[in-house]
This record gives sequence, C-alpha cells and structure tokens, in this order.
Amino acid sequence: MTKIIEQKFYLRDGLKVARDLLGKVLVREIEGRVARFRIVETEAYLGPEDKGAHSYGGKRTPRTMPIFEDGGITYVYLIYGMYNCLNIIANYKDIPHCVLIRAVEPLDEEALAFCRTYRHIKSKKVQDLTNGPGKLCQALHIDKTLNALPVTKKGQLYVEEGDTPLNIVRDKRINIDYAEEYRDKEWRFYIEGNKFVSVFKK
DNA sequence: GAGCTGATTGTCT
DNA sequence: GACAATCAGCTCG
Repeated sequence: MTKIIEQKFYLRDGLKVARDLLGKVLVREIEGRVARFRIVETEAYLGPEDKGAHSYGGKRTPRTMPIFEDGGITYVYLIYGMYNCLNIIANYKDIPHCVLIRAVEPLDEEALAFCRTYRHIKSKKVQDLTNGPGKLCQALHIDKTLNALPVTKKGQLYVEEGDTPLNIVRDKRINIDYAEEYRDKEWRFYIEGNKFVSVFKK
C-alpha cells in the first residue's frame, strides 16, 4: 500500500514543492476506477511578486481564492476558453504559491485505458495523451468540479509517494511572455529524458 | 521539426 | 471589451 503524501510536504516554498513533486504519483479515481500517473513536469508560480502568477499583487478574486489557502489543495482554472489546468497549492495560508502540473506519465495499462476513455486523439504517440497541462486535464477528466479539494487524502484526486528522479532539468516557464522580468525565471522543472515532457530545453 | 493561426469562454477592468 | 499558465491542424520543407 502506497503512502499518500501529507500536508506538511506542501507547506513549504513553492519552488521546492514544484521540484519535489517530480516523480510523485498523481492518483485519479472515478466511480471506483483508479489510475496512476507519474508527475514529470511542473512550474512554480510565486505570487504576489511574480508577474506571471494569477496571484500577482496579492490580488484575490473569486477565481484565485484557493491559491491563498494552506497548501495541499487543488486549483483548477479554465484557460483560452477551452482547456483546464491543474495546480496544487503550496505554502501557508496568505502566501500565494502554487505549482502547475504540466505533464504526467501513465504508470500502467489501466492508466492508459483511463486516458483513452476521456481523451480521443488521432496521434499514435502515447505521450500526446498527457504531455501538456490542457491535455492531461482532458485525459484525467479534470475540470472545475475538482477545484479547491485536498490532495492529501483518498478521494477523487490525490498524490502518493513515488520515486526520486535521477536528473532534474530546470528551465524557463512556458507561454508567459507578458510577465516582464519574471518571464525568464527558471521556475519550470522536468525529469530529464522523459518523453511525456511538453517542451524540452533548447 | 518548426512556425503560424483559429478556436472559444470565464474572468476581470 | 480584452485577453488568457493551450492545443490541433495546417504549411513548408
């Protein structure tokens, strides 16, 4: 029986949580069906100073409220009018740190079958199922009904212990050209050589 | 493989 | 009314 990661893991700096989530196992349960995925790519968003973060300036709106809670809960939002993105909140209440889950790797045949239930693709490459934040939310059937829920206990979505990746690559974040000096911060992490990573370092 | 573009809607000003 | 932490499909080569 694998251990669920407890809340204290998340009550730390968002950068550390982003890096340490690599190799951990994201578990998705729907109607008794269980699928496991290895987290292979993440990005840290460190409001209130980070101009790339939804929580920049400490701005609280109905949408961003989960970011200001204690770490260990989800933050799911709609982007570009059609895709959902999954984040896990880090740090303590009122310190708006969060970690965007950008890519995961299906860990077994059941996880692959699970993906194909919710995401139908023309591509024959398995990595196209989950190699991006919008894609993995489709494949794992994640939407706003899973917003602001704890990932620290068994339920629809939670995180278990995993492996320790051999090598971690650190790079700039993706698609935040508007973030001025924060655009070039190397706050993206991924597992070196993993084919499910969305964008590889140049 | 790289580069461009349209799709589509919740959210905030 | 503007825009977004994206993706699929297209062109070129």
